[in-house]
Parts: sequence; C-alpha cells; structure tokens
Amino acid sequence: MSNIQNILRNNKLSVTEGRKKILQLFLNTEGALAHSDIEMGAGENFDRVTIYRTLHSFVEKGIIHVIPSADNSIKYALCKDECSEGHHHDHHVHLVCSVCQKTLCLDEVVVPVVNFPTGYYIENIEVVANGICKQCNS
Amino acid sequence: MSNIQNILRNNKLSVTEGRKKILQLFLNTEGALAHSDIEMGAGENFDRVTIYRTLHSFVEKGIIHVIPSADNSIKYALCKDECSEGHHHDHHVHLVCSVCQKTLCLDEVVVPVVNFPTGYYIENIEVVANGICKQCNS
DNA sequence: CAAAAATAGCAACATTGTTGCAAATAATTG
DNA sequence: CAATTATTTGCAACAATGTTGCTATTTTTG
Ligand SMILES: [Mn+2]
Ligand SMILES: [Mn+2]
Ligand SMILES: [Zn+2]
Ligand SMILES: [Zn+2]
Repeated sequence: MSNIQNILRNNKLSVTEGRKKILQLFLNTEGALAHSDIEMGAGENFDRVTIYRTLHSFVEKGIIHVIPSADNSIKYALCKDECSEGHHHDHHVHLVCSVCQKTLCLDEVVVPVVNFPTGYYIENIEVVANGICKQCNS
Repeated sequence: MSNIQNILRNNKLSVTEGRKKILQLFLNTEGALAHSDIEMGAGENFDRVTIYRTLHSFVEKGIIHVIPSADNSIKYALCKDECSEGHHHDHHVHLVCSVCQKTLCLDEVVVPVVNFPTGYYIENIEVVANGICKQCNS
C-alpha cells in the first residue's frame, strides 16, 4: 500500500484523487509550495476551491504547515516532525532565497529562544530569513 | 511646521493630503495596520490605489516596514530605528495577539542570533510570535 | 504666478479567496 | 458485492485584494 494512502488514512482523511495528487506533489518537491504552484503543478484539472479546501485540511491535520510571508504569498511545506491534528511542532527556521526564489525548511536550524518581557504569553514563534540558499551561493 | 510634513520632506516625498492622512494614522495608532485598516481609518474618500501606492513608497523610503503574516494579511508599522531609502533596520520582534488581534512591534525585543549552516548567506531575519499581549494577559 | 514634475482618481482588469448547493465519489454496512 | 451513508468535488456566483494605463489634479520649482 502506498505511502501516500497511509498518510491520508492515518489522518482520517478519505483517499481521493485530489488529495493524492496534491500530497504527491509535496512529497516530490523540495521546498515549499504556494497555492498557485499547486494549481499549476498538481496535474491538470483541479478546481481551485478543491485546492483551498485540501490545503486547509492538510494544515488542520498536521500534514503540512504554513510559512508566513511579507508579500501576501504564503507557502506550504510538509511537516517532518510529529505534528498532529491541531498541534504543529515545526520548530525550524525558513529561508526565502532571493536568487532561486524558493522557500526552504531548514529543519536542522532550530528556532532560537527569545526572551520576552514579563506579561506576555508566547505560544509559538515563526522565523523567516531572507538570503541566499546553499545551492545559489557558490 | 508639523512633524508629519517634516517626515515627508525629509524623505523627498511631496506633501499631499493622502500621505499626510495615512502617516497621521500611523502616528496615532499603537500597533500595526493592515491595508484595510487604512482604507477604513484614514478619513473618508481615498482611492484604494492611492493607498497601495502610498504604502509602497513609505516602505521604500523606510518610513514604515512590513510585518509578514501566515494568513495573507500583511501589516505595516512605523519604523522607529534609523531606516532609510532601501535600507531597513528594524531588528525587533513582532507579536500577534490572539485576544485583541493586534500586531505589535516589540522594539525592546531584539531578533536573536541564528546560526545557519555554512553555505547560506543571510540578509535579514523576521521573527513573528503568536501569543497574548501584556494588556490582554492579566 | 507660470511651467514642470509628481501624484491622485478612475476605469478596467487580474488574481485570490469564500460560500452554498447539487452531483459525484468514497467509506461503511449488511 | 451491492446498497446505504458519509464525504468530497466541481460549479456558480460572489467578495476581496491587487495591478496597470491614462488623464486630471495637485504640488513643487523657479
Ligand atoms: Mn517548514
Ligand atoms: Mn515592527
Ligand atoms: Zn536559491
Ligand atoms: Zn492583545
């Protein structure tokens, strides 16, 4: 039985063509994907609404996570840690490469500890770096 | 002569009603503003296009900076450091409060040093924390 | 104040995101 | 396996957001 089916099943999602194709795309892709990337890459005829809904449920289930952006083009990437329904644990840093334009999960770079003044309650921290990736910087 | 006019003049921007009103709004507001906040808050009849263009030039000049978001609703906030044309130096952390929904610049919380593997070139780092602000957490 | 330069508003359009509903598909049950 | 039930899909219609070219208006300059 395929890995893809397992992932969907384990997350109590029914196995549909759309979900398989989109998940496939994430598994085949290095770096993060924007909605538009999926619209283009995930085969031929997928309704945009289906993609929106699929991405939402994948995020909800902890299959993918959202990477914030400063230009209204949020990206999505596979969760590699043990994320589960409603509980993400992706404590890594992201890099947006200004050369190849890819957004990468740097799984080995852990989000640093930040000291906040007393009074604040911090739930989670997102770190997005802009720079040049290893590939492009040589 | 008003502070607002000075800021615009110093940045070689001609002083127009739109720019004055929008800059006024930033000066009067604690926390960051979304485009839609400005559309509502900045008086009555402003063409949306003018607001887009104003925000763009303010960012370009280093009068305001962009705060990334995970839900395609980027926010803008006044620069308090010495930012200038094409060179932002806002090395502070941002907080999105899940109670009051405000996005705050925590000027006193400096972006921590992050160690990247060799091979990467890092230009700047954005840190956005989700949590509860001092006001709401009491 | 007049001329030159910059900006604002308008229109038209493109892209992105949301919702309700009926048809199609997938899961479950006997 | 077939029938029933549950879930998902595509469609349509719409709302919100963002972009561009052009002209009229405003601002700056001299
Ligand atoms: Mn990631
Ligand atoms: Mn800030
Ligand atoms: Zn690169
Ligand atoms: Zn708050």
